[in-house]
Amino acid sequence: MAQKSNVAPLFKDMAKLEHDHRVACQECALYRLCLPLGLHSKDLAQLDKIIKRRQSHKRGEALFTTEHAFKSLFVVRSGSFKTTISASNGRDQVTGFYFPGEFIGLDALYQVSYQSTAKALETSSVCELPFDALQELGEEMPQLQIQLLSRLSKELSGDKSLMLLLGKKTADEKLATFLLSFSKRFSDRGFSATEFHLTMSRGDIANHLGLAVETVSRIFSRFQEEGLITIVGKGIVLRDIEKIKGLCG
Amino acid sequence: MAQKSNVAPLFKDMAKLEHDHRVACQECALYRLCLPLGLHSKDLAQLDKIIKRRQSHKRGEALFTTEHAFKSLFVVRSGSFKTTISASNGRDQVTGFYFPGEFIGLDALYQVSYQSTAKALETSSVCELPFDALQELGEEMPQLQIQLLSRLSKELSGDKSLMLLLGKKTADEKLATFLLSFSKRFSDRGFSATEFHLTMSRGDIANHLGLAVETVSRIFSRFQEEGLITIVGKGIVLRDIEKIKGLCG
DNA sequence: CTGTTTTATTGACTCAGATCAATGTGATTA
DNA sequence: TAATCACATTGATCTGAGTCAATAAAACAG
Repeated sequence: MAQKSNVAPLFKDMAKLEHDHRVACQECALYRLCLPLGLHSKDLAQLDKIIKRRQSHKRGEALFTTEHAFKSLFVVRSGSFKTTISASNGRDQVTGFYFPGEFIGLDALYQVSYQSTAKALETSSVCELPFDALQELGEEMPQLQIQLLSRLSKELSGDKSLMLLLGKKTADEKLATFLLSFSKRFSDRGFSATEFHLTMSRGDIANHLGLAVETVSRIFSRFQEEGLITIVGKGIVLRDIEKIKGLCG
Repeated sequence: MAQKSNVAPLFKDMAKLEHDHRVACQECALYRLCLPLGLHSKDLAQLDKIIKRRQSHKRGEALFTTEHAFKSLFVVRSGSFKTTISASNGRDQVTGFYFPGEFIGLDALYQVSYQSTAKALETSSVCELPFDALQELGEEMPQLQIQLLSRLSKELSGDKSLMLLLGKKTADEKLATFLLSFSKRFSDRGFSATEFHLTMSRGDIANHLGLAVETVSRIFSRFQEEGLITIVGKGIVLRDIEKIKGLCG
């Protein structure tokens, strides 16, 4: 079985996770990316108790929709998800893509129901954190509250950058920024920074960046002609990261 | 002195506040909009102790920039602010407008420095909440943590809606949505829902909505011709809220 | 495997909103 | 109270990216 170059150390662990939902936080490959970071092992054990490790979700399956009452936060364990919100007239906006160790549902805290819909982009699994239990725990574990606030704050900061992208950047800049953001996130997870799979459709990418599918297709093709990237279906290789960085604006 | 119709009860309190920065949370007109909501009076007194009530900021003055180390959150006390983030090439994006009772700086928690710049749109004042003191207090007051998380979550939710606006809406829809959002926020603060002042420039509005100034001007003019609104400089009257709602998409 | 559906690419054409340009208006200062 | 400057409006023109249309290539179901 040929090793693909994007098979970095963590990948094997994560492949394992896909088949073993029971593994405790202490042994989880995502430890350093996830909520437990900074918790004492005693506290960690407590956190571990309230976490529900959920069945995997198939491609297209919803983790939650705006119809569901808010009860839990979710952390991606393996695979990937997208979140969308809808305008009254049916148009919708892909508000984010989520990878292992990232939180979904943060925009719903203390609301009656979720404010968005989350769908699996491939066969994926999550850890479910029942929010009331998390809050109770937080009262005794300041570090947990800190982590939670920190997560929210980071997502907020990321969303502001996305506002800049959507409001001010050209199509080329949007795509370049998108590619680098993914590169960063994959590399943070132990994958290759230059070679990865886009688990979402061109339509999802286009929607997220405020572009038409055709535009995304065209620009990917042009970037390829210019030697910046190589694309084979959903697979992508960044050939000239520096030049791509230069395109971000 | 003629009474303008947008002078609602709260306005007088707020005018008073502008000249009396010392008033305690218990007596503050913003009580029901602000952080203290849901705190017991004993807790409230403690919160009150850590709050620094700051001098007013003149129009254009920065509350903080990305050069400043993150130390505090701010709550608008009177007036209004805008926040912006900048791309490397100098372009910037107005990420939000902030009114009395609203938080500024939430996207910087646990970062070394602020992630955006906040500027006063008119003579305005804030309450400063030193974050380390707030955290300490939070360890003993779960309700305070809840308020803080709730604030973050709501801002997150609002930013996702803005992503929908920036990514999917037409210029008309953007303006209509903008006007209604302001109407809602003014009315929440005891002002008229149909008659208010836009404290920011057309340029700020355009920037925030991802449009050119000229487009904003043109659409305001057209909305006026169509009898939806009346504009006199920075003053605006919503003449047909239902029709404006219909335009939001 | 084979037919069917979904997703992606590429080209031709259009248009919403940007840009450029000129003028008007209101605020600030001396 | 005139001069200056920043902001706002309106018109003319241009263009980046959307839309429409026609394949092509995957993904999927039976």
